[in-house]
Amino acid sequence: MPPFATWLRPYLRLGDQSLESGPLATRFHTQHPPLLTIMPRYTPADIEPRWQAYWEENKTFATPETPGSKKRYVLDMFPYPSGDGLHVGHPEGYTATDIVARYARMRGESVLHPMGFDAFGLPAEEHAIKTGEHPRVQTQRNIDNFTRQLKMLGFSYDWDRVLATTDERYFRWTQFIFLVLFDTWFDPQQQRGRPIAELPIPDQIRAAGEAAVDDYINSRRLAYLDDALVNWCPNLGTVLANEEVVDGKSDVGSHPVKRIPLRQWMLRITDYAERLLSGLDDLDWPTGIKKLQSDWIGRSTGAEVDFFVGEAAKFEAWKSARGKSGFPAKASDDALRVYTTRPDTLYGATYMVVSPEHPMLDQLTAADQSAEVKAYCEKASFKSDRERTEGDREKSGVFTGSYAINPVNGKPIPIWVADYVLAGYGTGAIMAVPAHDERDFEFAVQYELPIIPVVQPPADAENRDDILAGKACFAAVGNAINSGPMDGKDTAEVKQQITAQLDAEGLGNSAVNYKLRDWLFSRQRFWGEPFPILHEIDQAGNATGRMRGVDPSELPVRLPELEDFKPHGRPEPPLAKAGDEWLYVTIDGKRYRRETNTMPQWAGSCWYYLRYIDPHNDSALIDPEKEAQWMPVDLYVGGAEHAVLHLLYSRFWHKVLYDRGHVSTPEPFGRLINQGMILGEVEFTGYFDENDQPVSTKDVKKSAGGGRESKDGRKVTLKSIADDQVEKQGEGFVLKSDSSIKVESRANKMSKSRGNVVNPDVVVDEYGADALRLYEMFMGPLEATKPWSMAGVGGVRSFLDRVWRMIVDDQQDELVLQSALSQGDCDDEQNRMLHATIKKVTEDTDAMSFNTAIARMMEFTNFFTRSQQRPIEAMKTFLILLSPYAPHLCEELWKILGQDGSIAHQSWPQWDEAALVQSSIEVPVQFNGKVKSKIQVSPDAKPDEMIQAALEDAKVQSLLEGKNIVKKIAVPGRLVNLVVK
RNA sequence: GCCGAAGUGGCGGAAUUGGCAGACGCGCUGGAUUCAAAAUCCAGUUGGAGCAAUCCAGUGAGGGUUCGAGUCCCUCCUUCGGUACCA
Repeated sequence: MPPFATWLRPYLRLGDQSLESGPLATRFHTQHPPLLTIMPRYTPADIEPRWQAYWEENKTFATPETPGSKKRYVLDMFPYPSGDGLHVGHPEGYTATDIVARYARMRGESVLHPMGFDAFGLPAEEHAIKTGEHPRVQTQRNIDNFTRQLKMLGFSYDWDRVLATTDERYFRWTQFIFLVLFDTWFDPQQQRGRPIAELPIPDQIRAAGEAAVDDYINSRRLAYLDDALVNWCPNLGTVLANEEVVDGKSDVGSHPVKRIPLRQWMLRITDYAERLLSGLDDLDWPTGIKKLQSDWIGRSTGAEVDFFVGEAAKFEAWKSARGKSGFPAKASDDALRVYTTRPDTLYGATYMVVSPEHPMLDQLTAADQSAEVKAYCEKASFKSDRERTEGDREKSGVFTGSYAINPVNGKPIPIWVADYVLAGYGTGAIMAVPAHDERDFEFAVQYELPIIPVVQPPADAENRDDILAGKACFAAVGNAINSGPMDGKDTAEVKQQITAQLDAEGLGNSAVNYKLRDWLFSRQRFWGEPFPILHEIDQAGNATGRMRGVDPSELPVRLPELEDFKPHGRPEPPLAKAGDEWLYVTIDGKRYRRETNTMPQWAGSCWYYLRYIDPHNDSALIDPEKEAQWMPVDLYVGGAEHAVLHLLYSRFWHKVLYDRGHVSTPEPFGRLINQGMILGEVEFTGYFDENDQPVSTKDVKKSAGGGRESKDGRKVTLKSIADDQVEKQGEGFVLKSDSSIKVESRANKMSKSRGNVVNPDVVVDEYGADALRLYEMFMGPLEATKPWSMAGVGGVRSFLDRVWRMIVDDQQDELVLQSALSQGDCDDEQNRMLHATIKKVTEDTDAMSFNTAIARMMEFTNFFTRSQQRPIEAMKTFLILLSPYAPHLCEELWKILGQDGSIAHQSWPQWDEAALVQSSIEVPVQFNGKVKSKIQVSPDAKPDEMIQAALEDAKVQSLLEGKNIVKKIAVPGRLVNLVVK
């Protein structure tokens, strides 16, 4: 036995036994971290940094170069490195994935568990505008701070794979993927993206010359330029995606947003709508998230129908011509095309509406209505989204002066223009069926347009008579009325027959529509990826309209060095201020000007999960072999705020990369979990009037101005109340001083303005990283929204203290093991506790039910702390179970027990079913479902035996006196229930 | 308005998916230890009645299915998220 260093001696005293000669006398590696201080107390501030340094030095969590038989890719949604640092919501998901990753490693799986930073984004640029400091500088500072905080929490990331979307070696490949999008068209027949070189060019286009072919090709690319009505935000100096506009205000900063037309890069995500929708079926995602995505995609089926807009006398001729020519792919000038999901209600169409932006509006406007229509459209175009959605949304519109002919009955109906019809959906025009559509009904009532019911409501519909009289709206299904030959048939049948008839007559077609819009992909900002696109210019410096991608070998296109970052209030990007040497390029004698828009923040986050697999590759975005080994992501954890956008955009890019052969899986993320939000501490709040008199919450209502007031009209404000001034009464809480005053008890979102933000640094400082990790997991189910409680962190910390004291005798001056620790085996009861704990912790960790796993480990600790004999083998097994949750503490105790190396390399224990078996169990005896007595039976007792035992029970017998047993039920291992009278 | 999730002690939450409601933790009460406090340990802690054994009530409200319901079904209420004229 090698001699022990004197500094290790304190560890090795085990009561009276000498460890130096026993089985615990294992050697210590020199690679163990040096002990700075030997403290008998649990001191996370000492333990945690030491083990973090050890893991880093020894690359304990390095990803295996090639995964073994079982791989697990465990991914967190990477953070935006804000100047505020981590908040306690971040470590919630990160701890969950860390536990899964550590657990999987101990089960012998090959784990990829990386972290990175979504580092482009508005705040750094806003900061740059204010201070003049380059966004790169602040971003780096923030990344450093985030890195420090993440390391402080002991996450087992493979830090050699860390990336930031702002790294040139990263965004080079973001630009590369943009070039892939630019080089791809979507083949609707094959339902997949194909190289643009394979795009068939129609003969008449080819005949029109090179420029026409070029235009044609550009119009088919997945990345294309379009004059879009965009959300221009003057305050931010940028255009925003629809998704970044909330209630007509910018998502970031709540600035007003105007709609202006601008030439923008768009991504043709709508081509992938069908696959993005059907792909959801195979994903192990929360059903709620799937539903959100599918609602966002918003697939609907119905029909496109052409309404003749010429003179009524020519309708028959037009109709018969259509019967021969069939339904044209693009609507002709003499017809107004609408999209409807209810072709069955065609007989009830009493007017039509086109959106103010409809291309045929000029043609449809009669001379005498022209002024009014023009004024209306003018007004609508100046309306911001905010004004359009604000208030009670009273409908408005103007008659165009022209009529269209209803194709099923030849009747002319008026055409209106109204902004309740959206230009971007369907055909931008509708047939209005006021009897069966709420919006149309509201409009028809307002402008006194006819309402004809064509669907009969069921006999028990409450306002059936009103509906049939055209005085109420009925949007559901039923049997057709007032519909000529369709009368009496049900909705589904009428839909099918009318669509078929329209199809045969060349007047309509069944059609599918999506709410999903193409993705506005350019931003007028500095701090984003430059587009790798060159616009050809002529001698005079004017754009010719032709463009080309930067050759992939020339990537990355770096950001130019700029003097200042200020937006100038015009929708022209800051990159336009770059010097000529950046802005202008000559290739093969042609001059080009660089694209000066930058990509949105979503770009970098669309594919980062791929780069982690091969982060240092400078010749490809990912090595296909490595990609095939690690993809897809097995577990992806993040906040629900990304339920739609990030996850949809990522899936879209992934599918394009799949079509173009860069990745091997059709979907990127197999299993998704949304961690719940962490709220601030629960507070009591009550209302007070101007004189600081409390007002009961039940006497407070919303005032007209949006504030709050009391029943008798006094203005009241919400104030926080100390815990000791309230007490429980009935359902709620009241003031102790006046029990008639009800107060509210609730937890609010953490926010700077409320001052209830919890900083992880402070928590780690006071309780330690293990306590923070454990508390976040112990709070409740991962997916639930839960309030923070500092007292709860203290509770979990005292559990860790108890674990420490279960093994270490902290009553001594130097570090000594508990004298209760023994070399012997567990007794039966201890063994059952041990194996039941292994089983529960294993199953709960598998199910990510971390709170119950921790509860079980607490029970274990309570049990063994009471034991005067604590077998060391049981302690070691327990430490392995706890180590994914509280890694620093477990490493330390593992070492204190004389073990070599990192506990992270131990294999996960197996439980022994035999150890769980009890010789007899207690089961309740119920009378009519109520517990009346308890009996002891063998765990495998048959129902008959259980009933027999129950009937023999003294208490049961006494209770049975004077009663009859009607029925006897026994559930093996669970209970006996007697139905008695 | 529509969609989704959830309502269990003073609080956070458990409950082999139909089988002993309240595991575990916080808080609180009492006790031990201490000069004292902190820390620690032990006991108790859903409400009501009773000296007690015990009894009664009880999982947002009301109804239903069942031998048995926190769990399943119907109606309603509340809270939190998401969404906003998508024809």
